[in-house]
Amino acid sequence: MRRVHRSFFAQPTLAVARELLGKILVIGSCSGRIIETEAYIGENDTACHAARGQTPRNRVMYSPPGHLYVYFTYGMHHCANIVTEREGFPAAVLLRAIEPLTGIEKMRERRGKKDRLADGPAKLCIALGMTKESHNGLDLCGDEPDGVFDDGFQPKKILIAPRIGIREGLDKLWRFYYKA
DNA sequence: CAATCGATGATCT
DNA sequence: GATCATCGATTGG
Repeated sequence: MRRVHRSFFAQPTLAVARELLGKILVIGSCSGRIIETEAYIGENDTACHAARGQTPRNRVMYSPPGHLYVYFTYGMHHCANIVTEREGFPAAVLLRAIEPLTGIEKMRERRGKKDRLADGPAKLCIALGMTKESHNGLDLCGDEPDGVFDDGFQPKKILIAPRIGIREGLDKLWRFYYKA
């Protein structure tokens, strides 16, 4: 199982979003296979947090590829992205769902007697214990044990669809997923 | 199953 | 003051 390096995340965001499917996300003592992602690409993408330029919240999107961008929304939820492309260009891949692999008991504790542990962007953050306070800006390509790993698994059939939960940019098919 | 709706507060204008 | 890259409970078929 080899670590995914920064050069992977430096690729075009759509390629990263698609090729992240099937890879293993490791956060602390937990891990899961990525089964759903979405791409958010630059200030011209009206659904992207960076659509109206840099702000304190979205500043990590402008940092080098391979960093975690974790934000808080709806007054109660966190969502996690991995920054892509080049430093200074705000783009990232939203992690929407994983299939839990290790640390499942820990995830169950955090999720509190729920069946579906990590099949949504906020549920995934709860299961893995990710918050903006603890994880925003974390480098997944440095010395941290946290990161993305490749064990050779390839999804059978990748599906492509509009992104979820947005009001603009619905014409773009920038959501990628497969059936576990 | 699917559709609807309230919760809840940081963030930006 | 409005918006929000969501979730879970509830309602109806």
